[in-house]
Amino acid sequence: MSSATPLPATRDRLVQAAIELIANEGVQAATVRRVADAVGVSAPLVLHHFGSKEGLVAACDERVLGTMEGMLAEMAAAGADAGFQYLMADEQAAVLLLYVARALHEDNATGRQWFDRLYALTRNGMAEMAERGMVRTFDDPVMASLILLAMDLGLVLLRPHVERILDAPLTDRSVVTRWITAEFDLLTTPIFRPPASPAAPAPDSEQP
Amino acid sequence: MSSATPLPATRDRLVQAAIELIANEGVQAATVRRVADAVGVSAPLVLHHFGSKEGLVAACDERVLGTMEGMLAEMAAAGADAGFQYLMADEQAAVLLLYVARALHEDNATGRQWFDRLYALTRNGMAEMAERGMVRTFDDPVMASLILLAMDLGLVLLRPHVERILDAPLTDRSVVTRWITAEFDLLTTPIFRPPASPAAPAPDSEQP
DNA sequence: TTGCCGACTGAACACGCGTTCAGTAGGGTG
DNA sequence: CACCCTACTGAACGCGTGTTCAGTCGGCAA
Repeated sequence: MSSATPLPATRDRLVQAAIELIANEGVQAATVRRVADAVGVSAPLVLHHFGSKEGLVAACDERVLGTMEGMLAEMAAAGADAGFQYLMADEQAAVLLLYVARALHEDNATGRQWFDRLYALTRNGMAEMAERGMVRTFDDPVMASLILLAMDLGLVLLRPHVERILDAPLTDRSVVTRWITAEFDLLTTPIFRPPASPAAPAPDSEQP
Repeated sequence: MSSATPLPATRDRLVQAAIELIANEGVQAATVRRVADAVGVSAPLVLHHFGSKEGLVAACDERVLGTMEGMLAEMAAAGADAGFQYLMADEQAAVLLLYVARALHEDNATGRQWFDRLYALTRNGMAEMAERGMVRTFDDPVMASLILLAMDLGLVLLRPHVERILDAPLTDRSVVTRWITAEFDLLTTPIFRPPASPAAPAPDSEQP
């Protein structure tokens, strides 16, 4: 009964269109008129529903937060490491992640809230996994968590360039698999060789 | 005709002011009038010198590219790993790095050029170090390089949030030291405990 | 002198932005 | 019926943007 169809569909579609626009082009580019056009209504109607553009963005934030909340909980319940790659594999969640990435770059209240949330998730997640003996501990857990978080978020923030190098969408299942594998590999096998190695067999097996 | 006579100082100061504004607030916020005001001249003078705002930004790009070129070469000559932390420690270079970070996020030609350059630097750097036996090789060197690049660039892209967590500027010498140390630690000592059974794949077991 | 040219400015233009306002249509309720 | 509330629209306002235009000032050459 709760989620039947009581809401006027227009307001809902406006939020959805705004989220998509913001995720792909940023808040600045998501003008009131463009959002209205995407749904096929007039610009003042958007203000009628949300009071102002700020209200529209706030509604989008709330929607994204609420939707992603369940996904994060689900992800945490599934255990394993807390990488965002699982989210990128989901087409719907990918839009939300790109939305959050935009918010992170623009230094507004929402971005700050999101980052603090993600940071706490990483920091506490690492601590918890360390307790269970799954990962080691760190001398500087704060900086380590920041770097680990940046490692995952970085690829999302740099998405256009990463996709250009890989020649494939970051949300592709195959790309996500490569991502997970390479990251796990990086964090499992040290990349720096001990400097005082007597004879290092260096078979350059890299592919051109 | 030659540049023996010093350029009219105004043009030079306009570029410098624009770079600073763009680095800190982005191209959009770097209004022609704001740039002009920062130097103490009128807005049309900016257009007189650069033709258009696009020309102004192009001049800034060129300046940043040229200045940073030497720094990268210097850094490469100094050897060691190619982390951006060394750049962040330099006050003047930090502005340039923030400028590049802005360009990377806005998906324009300059950003693409910059990312390709930084990616090649990372990729080739890793390959070269692998040849010298300093680092190991990777099954997926492309993805590994992307992740390593994102790890460094991520902190710069997320600068406001990182600084909020650390409660210190990212360019602080002490922060840079922590950054270098933690990153080296992450890449030297594996964080995941080796799985009990040999040849255990990633926790995610999904086959298309 | 006269003429020219580059640095420089105040006023103003066209455009897109978020926003406001007056007004219309339609459905429920007294 | 009249009344009100909600969804919705076209026209327009104020503002900031990049840009244009006519014109001033000062140094240099003929």
